[in-house]
Amino acid sequence: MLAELSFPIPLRRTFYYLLPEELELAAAPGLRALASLGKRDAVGTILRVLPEKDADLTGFKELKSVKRLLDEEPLFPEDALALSEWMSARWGSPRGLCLGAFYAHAPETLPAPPASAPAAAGFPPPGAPEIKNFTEALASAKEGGYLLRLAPQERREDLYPAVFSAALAEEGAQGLLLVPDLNVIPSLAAALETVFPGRVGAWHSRLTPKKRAEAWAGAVRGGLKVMIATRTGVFLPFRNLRFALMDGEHEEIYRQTEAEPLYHTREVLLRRMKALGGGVALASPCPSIESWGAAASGALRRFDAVPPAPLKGPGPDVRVLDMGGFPGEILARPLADSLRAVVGSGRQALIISGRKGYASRLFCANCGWMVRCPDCGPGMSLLKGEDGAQVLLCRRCGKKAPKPEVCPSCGGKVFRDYGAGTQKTQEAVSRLIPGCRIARFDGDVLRGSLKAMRAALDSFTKGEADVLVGTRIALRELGAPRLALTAFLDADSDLTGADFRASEKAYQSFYGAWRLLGGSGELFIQTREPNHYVFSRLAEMDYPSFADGELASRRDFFYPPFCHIVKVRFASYDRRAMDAAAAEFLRDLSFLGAAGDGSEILGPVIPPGQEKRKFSSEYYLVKAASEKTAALCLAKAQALRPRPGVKYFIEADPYGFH
DNA sequence: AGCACGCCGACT
DNA sequence: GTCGGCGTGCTC
Repeated sequence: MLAELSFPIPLRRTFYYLLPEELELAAAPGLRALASLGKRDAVGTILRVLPEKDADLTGFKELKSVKRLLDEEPLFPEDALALSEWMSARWGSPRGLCLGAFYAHAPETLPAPPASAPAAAGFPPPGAPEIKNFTEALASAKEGGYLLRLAPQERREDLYPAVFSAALAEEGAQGLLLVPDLNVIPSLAAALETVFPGRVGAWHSRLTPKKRAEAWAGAVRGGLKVMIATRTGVFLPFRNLRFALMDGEHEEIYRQTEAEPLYHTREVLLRRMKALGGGVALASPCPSIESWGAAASGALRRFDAVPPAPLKGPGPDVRVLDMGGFPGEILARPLADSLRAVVGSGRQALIISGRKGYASRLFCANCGWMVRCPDCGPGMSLLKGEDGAQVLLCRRCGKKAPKPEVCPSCGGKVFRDYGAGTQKTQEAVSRLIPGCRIARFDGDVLRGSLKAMRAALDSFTKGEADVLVGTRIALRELGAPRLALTAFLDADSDLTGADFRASEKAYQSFYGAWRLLGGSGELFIQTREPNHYVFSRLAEMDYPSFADGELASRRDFFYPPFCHIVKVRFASYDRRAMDAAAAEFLRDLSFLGAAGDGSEILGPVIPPGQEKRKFSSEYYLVKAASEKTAALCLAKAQALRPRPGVKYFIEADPYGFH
């Protein structure tokens, strides 16, 4: 007999090994096996056990043998094999890497079960009345998906213990709480400890090896009742996982895009909990349009944890400022006046500017010539050093250049900059309010030492600064300060993106900023497009109306969740070779038109600014009517035969079309 | 991803 | 003369 093994390596193929007679009975799909791979030993997972005659072994002299099995039982009763196969087809990463995500932290031998019996659960806290119907639904129906819309000021520390105690009443049942950010784990763990003392685990990327092994063992042995985890926790093995909750489900951090395997935590979780026959809740004050659509179609049951009556009192003011009326101003007059008043009365403000650095572009005041990166083309940003010296930086390739003395086009000596980065904004606030204490928080601070970053945030939280100037990442990292004013200086940079998700993301960040104000205060949004529909529902902060409208427009324009997008980009120095590759791609996908289900191909889209360059690049967007069709298109694109000098970039569910 | 092979530059 | 850089190729 043979075993077909999958290894966690970036190869789109599996390997056949001989099964020694003494292992034939024990071998089964889903068990890990040790075998020699190349010049080394590697642990793979058995996909199939099959007789030799069923394998295509043409071209092989001799097969190697499986050395030994590591498991007696599969680690994943819900069938990690099927899940990883789906993942691979859905996002295109090699099957072995997808399966590897499930097994990544498994030790060679499983840990022994805990010596002592687990402690009994404490008394569940009473649930808030608004979510009583949700916890009741959880307690009666163990299966199915829920969309839980949280109140803007919802205290997760009060809500989640009630939810988990309702969902995990059964003896031995385990729960998973996925969170977007490891900083929120400690307070949630403390809250859940009151319900499940000594049986709450934590899982994230910065665990020490020992803690990691303990948490892993607690999940797989059933000693832990609830695991609080960042996104990789979706792959943890559990003895009896019955319920999972995904906090802040709209957050983009749940999308894995940097390294393979690529996946979206939300989709993997939904699929996994369905395979397990367990319950799953997606929670957010401003759910993703994908989840909103799933609730609208009945795939998820929606519960609103918001009080039936709207917020009492006026709530925070939302003021959309038309910057057409304040040309050249960084801070429009109404914002400047409010900011002065806020700082003058000892309260705090948060200013979100579009970019870090000083200014996003530098122009010749005389002829309009713009400084571009000599190496790669895009306009360069302006930075100011500690000493006030000005430097130009290319955001794409990182090239630095001195500020030019004269314009190479017309010889003019006067330059004008455009776009307020955090540094320029800081100067503007400082000029507006002399003596104002300003803290800055942008990507540079975030990328610096963890200590410096915490210090920057803490100084603001403790009131040592009056104003925090930052980019959008400041919004996410800031805990819960008591702000009196929040302002977006350039909302247009969020809205003019080619991404169909731009409105959704913009609304979510406005909503997040509004939540930081608590019950009162002012939210300013500066824009040149005050009539954009994103702003129309902003004054009431009525997320359901916005989401309904957004969903309808996604349906009209055939965007997710009504279609699945696959992006295929071609790049080459050889224009004709690239055209040939694209032609072959279109021919391979010609079946789409015949399907008659509305699937379509957009493109070729040629990124602007490359006309003069030797290098060519273009991309196509496939909008497939179903997940299955999208997977087929993805597979066809990946199967394109390689051409010398042509590069292919294939991506499922792209965000931001560039 | 490992791991080995292979062919050119600076060291004991 | 060797050590070591990373380009290329292979893994049942």
